[in-house]
Amino acid sequence: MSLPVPVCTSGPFSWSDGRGRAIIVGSLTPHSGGSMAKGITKRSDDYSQWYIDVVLKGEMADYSPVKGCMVIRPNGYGVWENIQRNLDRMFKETGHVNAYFPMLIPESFLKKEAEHVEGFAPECAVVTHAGGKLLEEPLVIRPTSETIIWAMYKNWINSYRDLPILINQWANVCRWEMRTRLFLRTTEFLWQEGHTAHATHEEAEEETYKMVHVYKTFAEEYLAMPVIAGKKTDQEKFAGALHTYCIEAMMQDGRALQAGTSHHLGQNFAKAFDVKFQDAEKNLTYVHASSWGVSTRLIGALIMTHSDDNGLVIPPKLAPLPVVFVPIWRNDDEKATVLGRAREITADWDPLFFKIDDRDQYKPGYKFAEWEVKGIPIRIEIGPRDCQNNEVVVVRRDTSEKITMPMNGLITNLRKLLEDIQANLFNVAKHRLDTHTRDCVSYEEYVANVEEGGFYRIHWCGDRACEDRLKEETRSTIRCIPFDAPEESGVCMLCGKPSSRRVIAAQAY
RNA sequence: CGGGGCGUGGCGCAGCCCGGUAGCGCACCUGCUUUGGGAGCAGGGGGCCGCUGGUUCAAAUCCAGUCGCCCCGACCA
Repeated sequence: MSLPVPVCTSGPFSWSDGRGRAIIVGSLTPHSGGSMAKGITKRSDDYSQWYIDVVLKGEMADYSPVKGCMVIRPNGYGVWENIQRNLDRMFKETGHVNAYFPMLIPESFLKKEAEHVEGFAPECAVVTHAGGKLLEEPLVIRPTSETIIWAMYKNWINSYRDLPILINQWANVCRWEMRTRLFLRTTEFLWQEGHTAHATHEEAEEETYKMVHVYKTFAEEYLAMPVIAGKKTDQEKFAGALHTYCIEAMMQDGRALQAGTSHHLGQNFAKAFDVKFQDAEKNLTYVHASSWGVSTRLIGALIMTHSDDNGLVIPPKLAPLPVVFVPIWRNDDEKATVLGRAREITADWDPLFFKIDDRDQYKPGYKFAEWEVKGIPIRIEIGPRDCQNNEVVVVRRDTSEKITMPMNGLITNLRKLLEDIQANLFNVAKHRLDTHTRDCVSYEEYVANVEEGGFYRIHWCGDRACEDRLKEETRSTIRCIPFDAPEESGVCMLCGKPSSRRVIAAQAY
């Protein structure tokens, strides 16, 4: 798969990473000025090393002394704060409230739901000692909070008048994974988990469906990352759920990344924790549940969707710092003039919107490179010449385009430009997704191509056996059954049995 | 758990084969000159060479253990 990808100002290109995987690049070539990105592996040379380099050089995160854990640095945490702020608003606008449940969960709680314990037991960290003594009952560090939350809901729910409960929490969780990757899969990670309780199956279903669409909207509007929303296969669903909905994104190397999930838990947890309510007709019934979450993995998704060989590219809506001024001077007089004008221009601006990089110890070129690697959406160069002409040079991170703008009314033009950048990032990513999603009929064709990345729309009979075979033979999985997949009769790509709609299959992170 | 790589000033590495008491680049500090794409020169500070044991007059170097980290695969958001 090496379909051309149009970009804004430079030519389309696509290349291989030397292991046969196509690197699908929707961003820009390095601009004039030679090799900019010191110490960043090119995507074409080694995509996964590129990702690590970008995360570290962009100061998003750093490795911690404990294997599999990471420190989220201010640049990365700033993105997370923006994700939180915007998502949190969307949750509250849909009627949810925040609460906080404890991190330590009695081990016995985890065991109450059979499928749940089976799914999570292997990856739980367990506290056995505390206060210098062996604990009577070990405490599990939450891998997710369903059990502790439902143990509490039991106390809070008596009547249909107590329902629905629409609680979200922002928290850390711990899952002992075999292999970790910065942001994408770490031992401890930050996330939000919504846990709702409803009187009926239909209400819980409506909630589950609604929240996956909140995620889709958020991913597309804020992360500028197009996603495919759909339903997971039974094999891929959450441990303890009736079914799981998800959003799936495509990274620049064509691999799929699950970016958010929403589970319809049915009455499984209500039964496990004996949570019943009395309805209007005086019947005692088990409560229906949903849970849904996104994590700091979104930051990894963001990076792998937009960043380039020069470093991070952060969408304006989530950038901790949207605009940076790099003043240029040759002597103290010029320094005074240039800084004076910069401060004058920005006098009534929101201080969180911009920064004037007046550090003395670095030359402008150094600063350009630094802010570039950190993914700041807009850099403004302001020097003596600009001051004379009452203008500034504005450079956008996504295309490297330099635009001269008058000092007068600058903020208005910048806001417009930030919107353009946001839209452009989405459009480039959307085009990549569209052009690298293709119908596939024959298994031979699939096997021959799937290694190169991209999404494949295939017919699947729905049998577990075919799904297992696909995974076994191609190291790819059925990512989801898209909500918008049209009814279409066909035959299963693997076994030839009838199928009524296509599913998305791909190699995934 | 398998495969690969690596542990030497803050970071990246050389030195190890052929033992002789540690070096380079970046970063850092001081000063001067510089400043529109990662500045130059001069001077300076900083390392029980991952850990333990062994061989030896002498170990970063040889031997035996051991611990840790990263990358690639099997599980997962």
